[in-house]
Amino acid sequence: MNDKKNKRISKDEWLACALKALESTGIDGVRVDKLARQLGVARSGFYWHFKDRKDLLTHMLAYWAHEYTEVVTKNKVLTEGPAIQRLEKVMRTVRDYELNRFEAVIFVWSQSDPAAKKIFNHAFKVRLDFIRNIFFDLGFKDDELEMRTQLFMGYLAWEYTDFCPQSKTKQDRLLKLRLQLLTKK
Amino acid sequence: MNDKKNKRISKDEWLACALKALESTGIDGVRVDKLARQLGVARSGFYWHFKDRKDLLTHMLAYWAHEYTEVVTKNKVLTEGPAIQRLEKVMRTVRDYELNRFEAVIFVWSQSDPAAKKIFNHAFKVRLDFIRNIFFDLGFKDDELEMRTQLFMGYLAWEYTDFCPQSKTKQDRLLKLRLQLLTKK
DNA sequence: TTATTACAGTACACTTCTGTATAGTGAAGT
DNA sequence: ACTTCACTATACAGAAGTGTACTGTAATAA
Repeated sequence: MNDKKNKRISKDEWLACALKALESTGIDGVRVDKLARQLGVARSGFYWHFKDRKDLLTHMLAYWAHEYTEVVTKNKVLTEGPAIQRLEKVMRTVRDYELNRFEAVIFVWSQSDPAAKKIFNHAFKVRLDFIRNIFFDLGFKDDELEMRTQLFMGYLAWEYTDFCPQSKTKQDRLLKLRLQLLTKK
Repeated sequence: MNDKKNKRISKDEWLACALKALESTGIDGVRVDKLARQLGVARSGFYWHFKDRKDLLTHMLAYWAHEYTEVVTKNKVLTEGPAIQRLEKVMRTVRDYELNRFEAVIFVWSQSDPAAKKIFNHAFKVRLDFIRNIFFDLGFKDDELEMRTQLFMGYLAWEYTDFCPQSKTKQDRLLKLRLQLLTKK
């Protein structure tokens, strides 16, 4: 059952397992011994890859911050072309790649960990600026620009919680409608 | 300094302290011995009021679920009058009473605790229905009704994170603009 | 073939937190 | 004055998690 013989766990596997735990149980569910049990090995290997638990947390934060910029900046569609298409693409990309699946847990985490807070705030600011630029290109200014940016970001951040489960096709229709409303003059 | 003599802590004080801890550190930061230290007493009194830690968590959940319905259903302005005024009042009430300050922590908590999940999902459904009714009264139907309800709820839930700190007067202008956009035909 | 790398296991000491037991105390009611 | 109430403190046993030390081993490189 457990394939006890000579199982070897790489650093990335430890990290991936930790991220999974983060997503489903929050930062306090990320425990070295629990990860080890899930992976079916003893904890000793963990300390080969990471100095201590805190070191793992740092890596998780780095992964999260990087994943976002990676996907967003490497996607030409998100930085070129008509603003309205960029906005739609952002909505779809975030949903397809589940880029916001760590949003709530990392926010909560950041409430009690200054290191997490710093990374989280910075990432959020980058995203906010990114979105604001799109709305700017759409011709919005001042308060109107700010309001649309915040409404969009707020919704996007919360959407992943899947607070309204619905079919793919309906999700699609709603996304289109949302896009229309948010860009309506 | 610590007023060591005969400090007495009521059940409500334990609960209030726990809720404060929940808000700032998440559910795993809510520890009996930490609360006791904060209150300046030993833990023993805690077990006089609560059977165990789980019992406390149940009470916290109940408090949260009740707080919302209390404030919302007792406020006539939120259930009577023109729909657009009700919507604005909801926005202001949530902000003024910080009704969403537990949103993220309880969501994360609910990911790993079925009891929390049940309460959270139910409360969210009630709120969703409440808001949907307002948008219905504003004349929206079908997909349009759903989209506006979800956009509103999503934004509202995330707003408390204060992701864009700004002055009261600006907040007010943005709120008005948001109201306009969300109710625009 | 041997040495090194990249892990794995087991064992131990320590910290944090939980729940229970037992005994004490100031205030309030009778 | 006495009892009861609503707590309090202290002490203990145990669980869960952390980090360290030491030893073992399969695969790869030389």
